[in-house]
This record gives sequence, structure tokens and C-alpha cells, in this order.
Amino acid sequence: MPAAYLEALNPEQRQAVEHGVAEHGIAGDSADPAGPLLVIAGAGSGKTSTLAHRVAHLVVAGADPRRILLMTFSRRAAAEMTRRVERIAGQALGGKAGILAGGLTWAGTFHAIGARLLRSYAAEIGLDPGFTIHDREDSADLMNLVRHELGFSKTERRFPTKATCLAIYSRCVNAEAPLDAVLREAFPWCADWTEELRRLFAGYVEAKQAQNVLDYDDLLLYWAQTVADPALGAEIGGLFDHVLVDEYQDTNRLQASIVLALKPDGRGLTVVGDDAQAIYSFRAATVRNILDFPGTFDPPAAVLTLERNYRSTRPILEAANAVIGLAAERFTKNLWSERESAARPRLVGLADEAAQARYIVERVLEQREEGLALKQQAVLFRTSHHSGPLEVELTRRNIPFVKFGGLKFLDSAHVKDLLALLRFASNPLDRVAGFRLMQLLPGVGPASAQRALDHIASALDPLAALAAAPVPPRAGADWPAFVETLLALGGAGAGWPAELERARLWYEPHLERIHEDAAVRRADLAQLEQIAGGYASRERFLTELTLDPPDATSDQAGPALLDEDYLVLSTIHSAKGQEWKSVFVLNVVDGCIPSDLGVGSSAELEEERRLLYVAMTRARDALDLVVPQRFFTHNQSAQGDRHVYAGRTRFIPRELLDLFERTAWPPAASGPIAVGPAPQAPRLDVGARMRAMWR
DNA sequence: CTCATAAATTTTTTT
DNA sequence: AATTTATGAG
Repeated sequence: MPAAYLEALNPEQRQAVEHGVAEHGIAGDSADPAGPLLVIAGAGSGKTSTLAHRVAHLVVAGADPRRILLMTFSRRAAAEMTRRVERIAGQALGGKAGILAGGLTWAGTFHAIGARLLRSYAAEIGLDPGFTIHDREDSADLMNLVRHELGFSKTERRFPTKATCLAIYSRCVNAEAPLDAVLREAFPWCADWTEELRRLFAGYVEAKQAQNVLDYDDLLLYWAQTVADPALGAEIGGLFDHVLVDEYQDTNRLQASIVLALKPDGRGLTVVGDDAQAIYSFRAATVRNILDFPGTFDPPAAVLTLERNYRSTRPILEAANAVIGLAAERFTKNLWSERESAARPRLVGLADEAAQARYIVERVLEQREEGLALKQQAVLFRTSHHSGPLEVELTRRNIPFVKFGGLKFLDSAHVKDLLALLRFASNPLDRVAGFRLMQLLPGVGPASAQRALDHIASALDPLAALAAAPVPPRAGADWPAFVETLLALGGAGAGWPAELERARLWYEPHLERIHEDAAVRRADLAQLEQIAGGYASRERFLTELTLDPPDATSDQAGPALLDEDYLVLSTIHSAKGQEWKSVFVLNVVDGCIPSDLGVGSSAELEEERRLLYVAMTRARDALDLVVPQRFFTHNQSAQGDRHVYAGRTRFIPRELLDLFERTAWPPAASGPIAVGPAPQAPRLDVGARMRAMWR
């Protein structure tokens, strides 16, 4: 008797769920799971649901949930997946749901899982288990320190910036490619610096090790190196009977190495993805992983394709298919839908970004009147700052919104200062944290900070050494308080999260002194304390916060907002895997999609095309692509005009136009009447004419 | 050596 | 528009 939850699946989904799982329990026993499986799952084809069902089905059939490794692209996806698995399996198991107790203990991102494994295997690979994790900015700061030490900051020609150096380093690691190849392919303008970069990276690696610090890439790199050892690889791989990987098209070579080292023969391995939705090659992800997957094994992996789309109406899907259909490379499937609708997606032409913002606000409100909650609507854009004018307009009209992607609240200086204090107390060898902290004190600059850090670097008890170190000449009265706070935090301390309050009390006077807008920033710190309460210990807090930063920012920040209705603003990248009833895409204009920067190579151009495809396939019932004739741009050329006149994106050429309903806004018939109190564009821009006289 | 000011240089997207 | 480097005063 097949389980009820299987009945809801279509034949392909069901095959994917049942692959290698016999009617009565897992084929053979759990030590001998099925061969490798690749599921190609198109947009909206029920991918998440299928994967969740498969995991649940494995558990129902007797697999131990604690021996299932489930790796997702984001923390949010992991949480969603866990929730669904527990629901499905809970229902099927009924009274025996106790089997799920503890649930899926190994569900998370590659980085989070890596951090956890490395902490427990630290001793065996010569790593101090107390390591701290640097986020992107910390890593860049450390890179900068090394760059300074090597004297690359005062070269004749400008050396690449710290961020660029880190990006190059990161790509070498993640693509498993040698430096010269990376420079040639991705950073040609830095090719002259090959030898200097090599020395820089060598220094960077040494600095990280001396300070007992890992960066994002290390979490994967150390993991890959560990499982590359046959004995350790077998041991760690042996922890798991089943390994499932979501969004496989957006993994890079390093991640693929890890997966293959865990399960060399592919037994128990399932990967899911969609080659048409690969949008992370800038992070060294490669579609080859998914395309080459079946042939990696002997016999090759089973391949199942999910082509039925349950999300979008047929006209929306047809338009999206047409866009991706023009791609240089054919994809592995064709999506179809049975959701009929008369409404084609709209292609809306309007004057500029201000009009674009007003159009969206108006349409969003209109749809809400018709009963569509704000939460069911989303605005997507290519780059984070494209939503600027819209955010202004939304704030002015009092429409609540939450923005995903772009600047995080953790990136703000004051939050980083406070976190640096906690990190430095936990790991006094973390120079980046110490360097940042000490310079908060008046009279302490880079030189004094360096000296103090040098003084404690080789000490057995670094904090004690700091207390004994000479006080920087101009630090004065602030220094003893600083040291005292560190000692208090470094010892047993007041416990968590009381420690954070102690840290804040030290920091607040400095905050007042440094920042004009201290009041606003204090509110952020209060919020941080709120968040901190949710973590068991300082270690957990610091680790998980860097790996999983709260990913939404909103104007009227605060947890209260999350209960209310709000409009979603998101970069296309952050919108991955999500769906809304109504979707707006901003700036569907050449120069934005594709981005001006993305037209260099044809590979980059193709990725931009997939990006538009991903954006379009987020929509269930309504899709508006907005095309401003004129849009604002900065630093395109040194003194060039800041307005750019651009046409519709090249990804929607004339022959595709019939798939869209083309409208102009405001409607021509409405005449010169202003809509609401919104400022109209001037009829005549006299100032622009005056400026033009002299060009 | 620190701190303030002026000049120069810039490539989105994120774990 | 924002960040980093160079320069000069104290």
C-alpha cells in the first residue's frame, strides 16, 4: 500500500522520490543505499517539494535522519526543507514520529556544515578548534594588512584593491584553478601583478594560520583537504548514509570535490538542480558540475527530469521559455504548464526611474485593493542600488517593505565594532578584530595598534600580555578600561548574553564620540542584543552570525514588522527559489540586464540571460517587466552624462514582443493631470539646456 | 604619530 | 558616491 503522501506527486516526481527505495524499506539495508541520482528540476516544477518528499520517504523507509546530509544553497532553504520533511514524515509516521526526534541534524549550507565538521575534526588535522571565522570584509582587511607589510600599497602603479585581491584569491580556491589562469580569464587587468599577488596570498595564508582564523573559502578548502585523505574521507563519508545536494548548478569545483570525496561511488548520493538557472559563476560556480555528474560514475548516475511547471500561468511561462530559448546553448528540458490565463506578461515603457517607482507603487496598491496582500508581491532588480528611488517612494507613501540582498545590517561600522570586541576577547590572536578595536580609542592609530598586537602575538597568555604591555603614548585614560573589559570578557565572564551588554557598555561612549547619528546606531545595537538572546553561547553566536547573517534590511527595522504585511524587494540573486503571485522586474534595459559589466564575454552574457529567466519564472499570475527609457547611472565614464538612454533589453528582441502586452505609462490619454501629489518631471529642463550650451 | 583634508580610483550579484 | 591613498599641520 503506497503511502498517501506519494499520491500527490506526478510520475516523474514520484520516481525521483522512490529512486532506490523499495516498497518495504530501503533496498538491501541502509548500509547499501541506491546508486547516484541526478534530478533536473525546472523552475516551479516542485523541486523543493520533491526533495523534501524524498528525504521524508527515506526516513519513513527506515533511514536514520541523523545520518542524512542535506546541503542547500542558503540557510533559509535549509530551514524550509527541514520544516517540510518533518511535516511529511510526521504525518506518515503518525504515532511513531518519535523516530524524527532530533530530526535532520545535518541540514545546512556547505559552509555551515563545513564549519561544524572542522570543529569536531580539528584535533586530527592540526587545527585549533577555537578558530574564529572571518566574513568577507574581515578577510579583506587582513589582506590589506598583509599587502601593507609587503609594501604593495606604495607601488608606482596602483596595486589592486584589497577587495579585488580577495576576489582573485577566492576564485583560485573555489575554481581549483592556478593563479595565472584565473587572472587571464577573470581579472585580465591585474595580470601584471601575478608574482606580487602570489607573494601576497602566501602571506595571507600564513597570517590566517598564525591568528587561528578561517575565512569562508577555508571552510570548504580545509574540508576538501580533509576528505581527500582516504582514511579521513572514508570516516567522514561514513557518517552519512545519504547525501543530498540542492541547487547543484550553483556549486563550484571545490564543492563538487567535497561531494565526490564523501561518496566516491555515488551510492546514496542525490543532486538536484537546473542548468537554466545557473547564476553564480561569479562565485566560481560551474554548470559543468551538473552536466558532468552522470558520467562521473560507473555505471552512470540515473537522470530524471521534471518538466511540468506548477507555478506560472501559461503566457508567463511561454515568455520565459522564449527568452531562454534564445540562449547560445540548448538546455536539457522544456517546461510546460496547464495553468491557463488570458493575461500576458506586461512590458511597460515609461520615462525614467522616478516614473518607474511611481508606476510600481500605484500598481502594488491597486493589486492590494483587489485583495492581493503585499507579501504576495515582489519587486526584483539586478543590483541592489536600483531600488533606491523606489525605496524613497515607498517610504513617502508609507508602504512597509523588506529588502533582501545588498547591504546587511552586520556591515554597518558600529555593529562590526561591537562584534570585533567579542571576537577579540574570544581569540586575541585575531589581529583584524584587535586592529579595528584599538583604533576606536582616541590617540591610537595604526602604528600604536600594530605595536600592541605585536607585543601579544607570541605570548602564551595573550590577554595577560596585553595587560602588561606598555600603554600607547596618547591613549591615556581609555586604555585601562579597554583592557579591563577584555579581561572580563575573556575570562569566565558574566555568561551569555550578559557579556554582550558588558561589551556594549564599554562601546557606547566611543559610539557617541565617533558618530553624529549615535541614537540611530544605538537602536541597531539593541537589536543585536535581541538577536544574541537566541543563541546558546558566544561561540555559536559569532560563528552562526558570520555564516548566516540576517539577510533582510528594512527601513522601519525591527522584528515587529515581520508580523505585518510588507512588500518584498529583492535582488534577483536573492530571489532564487522563491515565488510570488505578482512580480515586477525593474530596469529591464540594456546596461542593467545585461549589466554593462556583464557583456564582456559571451559566457557572462549568457549568465545575464539566465538571470532574466530566473526573475521571470518567479511569477505565478502576474509579471511586469518595466522599461524606463532613461536611467541614471554613475561612474560609467569620467565626465559622461549621468543619464543614459537605453533600449529594451537585448534578451527580448522584436520577434518575442508578441508574447507580451506592451503598455506605456502613464497612459497617453490621461493628459497632463498629475497622479496624486507625486512630482512630475519638468516639461522643460532649462538647467540641462544651459549646461548643454558649453559642451 | 595621529588626525584632518585633498586627490585619485573605482566593476554587480553572495556563502 | 564612496573608499583609499597622499599630504600637511600639530
